Amino acid sequence: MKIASWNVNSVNMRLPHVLGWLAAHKPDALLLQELKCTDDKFPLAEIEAAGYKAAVHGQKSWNGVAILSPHDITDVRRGLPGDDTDEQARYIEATINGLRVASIYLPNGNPVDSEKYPYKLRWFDRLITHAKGLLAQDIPVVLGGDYNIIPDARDCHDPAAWAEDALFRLDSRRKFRSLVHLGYTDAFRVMNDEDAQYTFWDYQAGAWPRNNGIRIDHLLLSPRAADRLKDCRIDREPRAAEKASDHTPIYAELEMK
DNA sequence: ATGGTGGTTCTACCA
Repeated sequence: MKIASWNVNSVNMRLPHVLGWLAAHKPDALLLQELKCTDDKFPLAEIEAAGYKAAVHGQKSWNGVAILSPHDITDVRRGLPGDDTDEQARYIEATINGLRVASIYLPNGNPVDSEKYPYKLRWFDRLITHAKGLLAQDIPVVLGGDYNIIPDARDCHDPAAWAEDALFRLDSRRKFRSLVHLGYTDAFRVMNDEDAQYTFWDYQAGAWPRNNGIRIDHLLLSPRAADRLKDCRIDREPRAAEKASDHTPIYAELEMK
């Protein structure tokens, strides 16, 4: 079972890229972030014409997450529990072929002296609480998405430049570690121990041609899912396309039989 | 790096 995650930075701007990637890779689940549209503006007809179903949690202008699959998508949860006043569409979770899978768009948190940084940390606490509940079910779970977290110095080009950024601050990384320490596995780091393996390159300053990137898109696996992990890769190809998203897909292969 | 690009939306906000 092939599970992929991709922050597309507007699903409508990136529709040809998404359809091309689905056709080339035929994932069993594609987790999308930053749809930047409401549910009614989601390109459902085009996705369905490509043989995929979709569960969508959209919002006007910003955020928005979705789960695509050629299989049935059941027991859909929209929104992360723990704060009824949070209106940002950053979390969707569903079951596909017995696998519980979530598409996550964690808050960026910059600037760190604004209310956005504590919002990020609180949002992360809610995710940790919810992830703990999923573990208790003892089922295969994949928590995938744009975590807006650089887990380690080797996951960015210039750690000193990122030291005080919300994506790399110690308090941010501690939250990520807390999630991992519950018993979740960073699938990419099981399969690849090299540095400079990135999933995001800024549009500015020639970040892509200079390979000045960061690894912030992650697939975290519960023990039942980690036991089935066969492969995990970052596909850099879509980042080189015309009108590319600033993120590129990451995917894992799970042996479910 | 003090935002240089790129998205949504309409003028500023977000990343």
